[in-house]
Amino acid sequence: MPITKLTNPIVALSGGVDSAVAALLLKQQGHQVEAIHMSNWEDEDGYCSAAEDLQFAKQFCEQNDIVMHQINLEESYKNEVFTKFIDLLKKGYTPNPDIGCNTYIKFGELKNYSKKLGGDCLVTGHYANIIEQNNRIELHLAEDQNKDQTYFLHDLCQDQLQNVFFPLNKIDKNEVRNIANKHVLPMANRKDSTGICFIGERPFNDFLLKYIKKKPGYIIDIKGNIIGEHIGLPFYTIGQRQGLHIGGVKGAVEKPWYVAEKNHESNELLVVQGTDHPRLYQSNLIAKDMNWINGIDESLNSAHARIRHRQELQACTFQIQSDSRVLVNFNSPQRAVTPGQYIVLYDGSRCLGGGTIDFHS
RNA sequence: GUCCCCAUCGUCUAGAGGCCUAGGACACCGCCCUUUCACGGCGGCAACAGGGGUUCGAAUCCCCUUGGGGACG
Repeated sequence: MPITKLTNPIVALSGGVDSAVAALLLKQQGHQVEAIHMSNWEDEDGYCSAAEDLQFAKQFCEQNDIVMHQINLEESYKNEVFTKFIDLLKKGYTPNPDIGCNTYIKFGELKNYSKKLGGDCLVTGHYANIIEQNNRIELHLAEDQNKDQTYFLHDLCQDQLQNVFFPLNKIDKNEVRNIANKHVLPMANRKDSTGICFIGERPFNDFLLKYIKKKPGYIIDIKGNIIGEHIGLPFYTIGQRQGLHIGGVKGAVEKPWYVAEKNHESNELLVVQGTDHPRLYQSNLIAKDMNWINGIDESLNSAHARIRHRQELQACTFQIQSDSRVLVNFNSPQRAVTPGQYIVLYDGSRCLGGGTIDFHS
């Protein structure tokens, strides 16, 4: 018996092209499709596109004769994702809220709600591939590896992956756009959304300033010279170049400066010069809160990994330290290994899971 | 408070009379890339402290004013 049924699929419709085309494809295959649109964030500053998203979703459903449900998950998003995000920032980490958004919101609350609506399968416009194998569900890279989004889905468990379908698993982005245009979908040529999911692309520090207080300190170089001032450690991340306001420094070479370390004791930001500076590279890391999608496989100790979305996969070996912790050694040093970011492991095209980068030695 | 030195884009500087409508780097800004934060790619903005001379011609020479460093005070 297949783990995923498709009798009454419900499509999570964002208002963008991807989920719309996903819905369209299912419908073309003769499925009875319903849609659900959720709201997670609302503000009037011009960066958040929630209102516009809703309109596009509505138009699409009218155009294609699809029943659209709505749900407001602002509360959940705030409590389960956003507050945690801010708290981690305050502690000096560089969290990724879009992972939690999938785990708690899309494949948590939203999926539960779709079940209540009578849906037997949640469909989304993610670029990823689900394969049912030996009564378990595997998460694989999308056919269009350029758009692959498994990085954001690595934290899902078996329950969450059950009764889920990604119609774009084997289609590349260009094809999606073509289909959308061919069917004159209202969102056919909408720009892909970027920035934090639901919140949008915006001047990041200005945004954080609404939630995190400034705490100015010195920016120092590797010799301890003060070469600038920062507004607070949470506003910076490892490997960052922009926003440091360090111009030409007397006696220094003509290279840009990058954040190498945050020192919370002294409230200082350590910066180094040149994007390839050795202090920016680490060959190992420890990840915590590991999620192994298919459980721990004792026979596996090498894999490929990425420590940021869209990073080219990197060869590595790993040692499991406990159920939730793993030590990863990269075959070649990685730039800007950043606590709070996620490392996601792959065995071939199969996503093994991942965890939060805790620290490196 | 005598004498000497320095004074170019936001910053660090190139420039030693015509090649300078002042070059570079970094910063900053914009675009692209991107469902995190970042990285990256491509562009853009931007200066000869002020005033007099000398020269066919001055950022480059001279003088003064103004703003910064040096074993007589």
